[in-house]
This record gives sequence, structure tokens and C-alpha cells, in this order.
Amino acid sequence: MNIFKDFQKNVKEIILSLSNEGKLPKNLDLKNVTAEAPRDINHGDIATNAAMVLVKQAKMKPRDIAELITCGLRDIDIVDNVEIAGPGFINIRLRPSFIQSQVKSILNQGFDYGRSTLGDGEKVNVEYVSVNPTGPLHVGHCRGAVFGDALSTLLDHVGYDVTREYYINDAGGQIDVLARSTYLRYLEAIGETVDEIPEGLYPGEYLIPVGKALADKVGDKYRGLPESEWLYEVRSFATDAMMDLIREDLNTLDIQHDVFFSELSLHENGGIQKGLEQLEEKGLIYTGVLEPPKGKLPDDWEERPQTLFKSTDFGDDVDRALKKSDGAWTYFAADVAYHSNKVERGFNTLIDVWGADHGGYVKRVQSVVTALTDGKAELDVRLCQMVKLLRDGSPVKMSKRSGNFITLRDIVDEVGKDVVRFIMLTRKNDASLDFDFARVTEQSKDNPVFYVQYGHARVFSVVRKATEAFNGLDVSEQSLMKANLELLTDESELNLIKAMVNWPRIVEGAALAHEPHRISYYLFDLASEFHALWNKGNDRVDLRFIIDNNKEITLARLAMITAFSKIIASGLNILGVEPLNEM
RNA sequence: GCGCCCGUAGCUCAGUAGGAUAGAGCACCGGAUUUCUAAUCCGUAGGUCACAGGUUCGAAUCCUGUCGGGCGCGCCA
Repeated sequence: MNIFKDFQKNVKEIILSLSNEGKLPKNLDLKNVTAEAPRDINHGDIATNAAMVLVKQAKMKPRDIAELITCGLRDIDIVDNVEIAGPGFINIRLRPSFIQSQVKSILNQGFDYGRSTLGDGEKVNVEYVSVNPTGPLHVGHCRGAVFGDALSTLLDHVGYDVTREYYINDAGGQIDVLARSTYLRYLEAIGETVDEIPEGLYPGEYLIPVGKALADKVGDKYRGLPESEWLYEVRSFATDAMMDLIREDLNTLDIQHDVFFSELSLHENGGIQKGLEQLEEKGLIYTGVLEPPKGKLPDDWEERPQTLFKSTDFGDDVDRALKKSDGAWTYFAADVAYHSNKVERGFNTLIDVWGADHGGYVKRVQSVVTALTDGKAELDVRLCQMVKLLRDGSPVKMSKRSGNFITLRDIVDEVGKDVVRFIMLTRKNDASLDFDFARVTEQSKDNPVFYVQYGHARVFSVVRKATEAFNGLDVSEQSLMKANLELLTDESELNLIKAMVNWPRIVEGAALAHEPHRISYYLFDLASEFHALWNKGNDRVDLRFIIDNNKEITLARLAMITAFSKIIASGLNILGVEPLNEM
């Protein structure tokens, strides 16, 4: 249920029948006709641009077209009045009784209000986090994790069939480093003395228990052996341990992936060759020599022939290497295979969530997806900008060298999952974000998490008090739906309901744009309407939600704010934040 | 040098399938409030939407160029 869509349909039907009556030309193109909430509330509840859009096609003046459409609109029973304004907008004002009735409709649908079938069950693959399994997650990973997860829930909410996926980069040189670092911790565990972790290895203490666990498992079997004897097994042991660690970290944020896809598996089961074959068949792989980059030349630049993918055919800047000079596959080659695999699993909509520092990599992977599917599948890469950690306005110092950086776990332990999740979604993904430990836990209007949560909690507090005031009042949804909603006549009340009615539109817009932050902003705005109404009650006792000697109006208001709480709760649910009933 | 992202109020930012007089919070200024409808409230002011062109009935939004900032720039992951 989305009243704007309904009206868009109504307007189009009116235009078609005007065409049939000969008052407007036939076969008009109506794709740009919209029905939206005007920005200025004084312009009414719904505005349509139909008259202006049709000017050229109909060869008529906008106001004349508007007049014709207006007549049709006036016949709709929920329409109060219609005005033509500005350059030809048609402003529609709805009957208060209709606005009021929306409360019932929201209560009736409950948490499902705002869900839709927009996605039509289409499969979407959202890949996020995908951090190298070489250590615990730190703050930098946090944002992408929350973003990807909220986006997934959002898409699910509007009817897509979402798969949440993590690509395990378990095949590169960094994994060898992990294995060597773990081996040292293993030697420690079996009683050898290791003075210092050498430069270039991971010094973090999180590997100590992994070394110990390895020792428990294999005893001293690897002692004194050359690297070639233990590397492969230690690698796999350590990778598993790191993935367990990462999964635990993600769990603290309530993030669970459906699929963990191993890069190594592509190397080991011929997946890479298989992926490249398809490009080969399309004649997109060749051996060639790349021009050195303009500007500053890499120190070790050496011209040599390479196996290349012709990504420039698809908008990339240069063709991209698939093999390294030692003959091994590049990371990109595995990514070709990986994305090919996603497409083979039936996904035509792919979303990858990366850090902004990988921006230069976007075009080549998009080229792959376009090439493999002849443009039928689409890859949207969402880049997440940095998070600046602050404490009371000053930057938090982090020393990466000592392996002593702020982890995701640290931040969740300090401020809690809900705060982390909400704040991470208070900025557009491609804008950098300040995270101030002091401010995000503040109990004040300046803190959006608090403000939204507080709105929800206030509703529950009111409902509790109402059941006391009216001994044993039935506040079930069934009861509230029977309330006399026509008693909700104050402008602030109607404005709150109108804000609620926007919810389905916001969800769809956010989902289509792949922008979950729009949900946070909406929730904040909606909460503001609610708090504004609450504050009005300070001066005007007659506007308070509980009116002691008037059960009927109290019930109507409880219905309204309960509906409000449903929307807040389902919005928070999309963000992965638990609504609070008490604060 | 090239590519991507960004440039909106003093500050932090919303606002893109093109819509009307460009919004919010903070800060500032002016009032109210000393309370459990507790974790403040109301209001005023603040803008050549970086700049210059173009497309359009209509541009912060789309196109081109310029300036400014961030990220990236054979074989790393």
C-alpha cells in the first residue's frame, strides 16, 4: 500500500480516459508522470507534474491540461480538494478522514507496513566485509560490514531474494605471512624461545592462542622442519582460525553471511581456468605489452608481454593483467572467476561493498561482469569512505605498527552494537564519517540514535501509563484499530500521520538507490514529528496522549502512536538496531 | 599525466529515475522553562548549491569545461 503509487495510477488513468474522449491526444507517453509528496506541506498532500510533462506532446498550455485532469481527480472520494499552482502543478489535498484511516491500515499491517514486492523475488548477491583472514576486524571494516548487512535486509524487505556473501581472500602472499607468524607462535607454544616477531610478520597477540591450538593438535611434529614441510597445513589451520575469529567479530554486530566463498578453492579446483575460458571464447584475452603509466614511473618498471583481459572494450582505462611474472594468477584473475561463478549461480544483480581505497578496481570488475553476461547482469560497487574515530572531538590515536589498533570488538564493547550500527548508517556511504565515542552515547537530541530510540520508548511508556490511568484498558492492536480515529484532528497529529504514510515510499527509494542511510534520516525526521507533538503537550494539556476523563480520545491517540512505534521498530529492524521499550 | 568520488548556511551534513520560495542538526542571537510530558522547548537570522557554459517549460540534480579536496594508477590483496 503506497498512496503515491495509487495516485500516480489514478492520474494516468484519468489521462487515458481523456485521450479516449478526444480531449487529449492519443498515445501519450506517460512515463515521466509522477505523484509525490510536495516538499512544502502547504502545497497539499500529493502533487502531480502531469500537466507540465504533457505540454509538448499535447501541444497545449499546462494550465489547460491541468484543468482537464483536475476534474477527474475531484471525483475520487478520498480527495478533499484540488488546486492548480505554480507552473502547472496539480496539488491534491486528501480528506482528513482518509489520513486518519491510515492509522488503522498501519496497525493492521503492523511490522509489514512498508514491505513490498518491488523486487519480485529476484536474486541479488550482496558481497561485503571480505577481509583478508589475517587478523581480527578493525574499525575500518566496521562500516562496510554494517552497510552491507543493512542493505541486504533492506533489499529483502522489498521483496528481493538476497544472498549475503563473504569472499575469503585465502590464496595470496598475505596468507603465507599469516602462516609464518602462526608458526612462530606455535614454536613458542611447544617451548621454544622466540625473542621478537620479525618485521613483516604479524605481531598481534591474537595469534598466540592459534599457535597453542596448533600445538595441541599436532604436538611438536613441525619443530625444526623446513617451511615447505608445514606451510600448507599451517596456512589452512590459521586461515580457519582467523575466519572463526572474524565470524565471532561479525556476530557481535549481529552479522551473519549465507555464503563464505574461498578464493583458494578457485585456484585448486580449476575455477580460474573455467572463468577465463568464457572470456577466451569471446576473444577478450590476448598477450600484449602495456604502456607504462603516465606521470611517475614505478621504480622497477620493466616492459614485458603479459596475458591481458581486454577490459578497455567495456570502459576500463587499460587492459588488465591476469598472470604475474612468476606465472601465477593475479588477484584479478581469481576475481574474474569469482564473479563468473556468481553469475552462474543465477544472480543478475550483484552488489560489492568495498573500501574507498579500492575505487580504482571498480571498472575492471564491472567490465568482467558485462563481458561475461553480454550486459545482462549488473554489478554495483558501493564504496565506503573512512571512519574517523574521535573522543570528545579529538582524534583517537592508533598505532598500527605494534599491531595495537582499535578493533571492531573494542568499539562494540564500548558503545554497544545498536549504537555502532545506527551511527555507521548516518552518512551516505561515500562520505567520510566521524564517530565520536562521547557523542554517540550522549542522551540528547543531538544524538540521532538516542532521539529515535527515545521516541519508541516514549510510546511504550505512554501505553503503560494509559493502562494504569484507565484500569485494565485494552491496548491490543485489535482494540486500537477500533478507536475513533476521527478525533485526531490537530494539525500536528495529522502531520505525524502524513509522515508515517511516507514510509513505504522511503523504503522503496532507499532500496532502489542501494542507500540504507535514507532509512536513518527518515526515522530521525519521523521521530522529530513525534517529539514535536509530545512537546506541544507541555503547553496544551488537551493535546497530551492520555486525557484522563476521555477514554475515547486516549484510545485514538494510542492507536496513532502505536502505529508510529511500528514504523520506528521496522525501520530500526532494517538497520539491525533493536528498538527499546524503556530507557 | 589519467581515472573514480566529492565540493550545498560559520561547522557537520541531508536532498539525483529533473520539479514550486534548496532543508536539518550544531554554533550564534532573542524569548520560554527549574519540570517527571525528565534526559529541554519555541522563534529569528543565516545561501550567486565551487565557478563558467549547455540541454529543458523547469537543474543542487543531467552534459561539457575550469578551479579546489580525497582515493587510486603494470605483476600486491
